[in-house]
Amino acid sequence: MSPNPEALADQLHSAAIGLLRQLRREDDAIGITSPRLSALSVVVFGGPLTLGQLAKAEQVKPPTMTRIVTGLEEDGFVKRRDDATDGRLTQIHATPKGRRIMAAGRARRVSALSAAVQALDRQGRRELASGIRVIQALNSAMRQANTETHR
Amino acid sequence: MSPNPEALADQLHSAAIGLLRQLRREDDAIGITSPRLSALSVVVFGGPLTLGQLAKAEQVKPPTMTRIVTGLEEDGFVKRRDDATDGRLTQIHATPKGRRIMAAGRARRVSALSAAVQALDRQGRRELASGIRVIQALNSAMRQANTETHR
DNA sequence: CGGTGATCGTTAGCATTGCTAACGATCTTG
DNA sequence: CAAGATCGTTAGCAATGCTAACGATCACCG
Repeated sequence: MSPNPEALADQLHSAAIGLLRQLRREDDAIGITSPRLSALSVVVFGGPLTLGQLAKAEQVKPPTMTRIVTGLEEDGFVKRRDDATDGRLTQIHATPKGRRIMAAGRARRVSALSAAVQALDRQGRRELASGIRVIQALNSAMRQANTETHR
Repeated sequence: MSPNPEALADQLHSAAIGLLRQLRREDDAIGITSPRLSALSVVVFGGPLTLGQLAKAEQVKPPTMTRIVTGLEEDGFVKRRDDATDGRLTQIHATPKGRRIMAAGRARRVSALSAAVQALDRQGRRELASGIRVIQALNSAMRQANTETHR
């Protein structure tokens, strides 16, 4: 059977939904929600950046990011800092506690996946890696089509 | 570079999150939310089934499914029907309108992906297909590990 | 130099999804 | 026939997403 686009789209959708539900459980278990962990990840690895940049990186509207950052700040994972040269901007930077929980979350998630990933042979991992690459490509292609439409 | 599990987990997480955000936009555009479309899909393709079965299929608690079904029913996509032999059960079945929007949603999603999927060469599609298979395997492996833990 | 418009982040308010706890109705079993 | 189990619902909480509207700050042009 040759894989047709329609079936691939359905399967991809289901697979992504199921995967995220599993990962979300792991994230909840360490005491942080998925969107927050995702935003925190950007802050930790992407250095300090403004709320607006963070919203764009997470593909979310500014009001939503305001609340996520507020939550992260209340938990002590990030801090807001007024920009020195532009009073409108707010720089978000990670605290040591934030870096710690990122590491914990990653470890937790990895351990959740590890049994399965490590059970994969070299061939399986290569397939996963190339599948991820394809998904990323589809992803950015769709995003581009979308932004072009809305422009 | 040989792909290591940690990096694969991170990339997979990001790829899945990004993909779902794109797909959700398509679903929202046709006037139905992601969880509802997902549940509707199970009802359409899985024949009539009880609310509890549907909740399990979607890996969601019964109260959540009650509300999703209520929403679908208000929009005329499904109907509740009392079970003939067991008064506690509620059978959920799809309406013609429900089947129609499923087809529309699928078409929409496929068209969103099609530009990218169809741009893939035979090799790309094969990579995507095998990647999906691997993700599904990881998925069910994690689910199993989880339920065993909680038992 | 001053004012007008753009940009940034926030607040307020709405809908949806997810959960747990508790309940009423129905079935099953002793 | 009574006691416990099962099913779906209701009520109430927290989190995420959106749009609309606002105050503060900046940039630009006359």
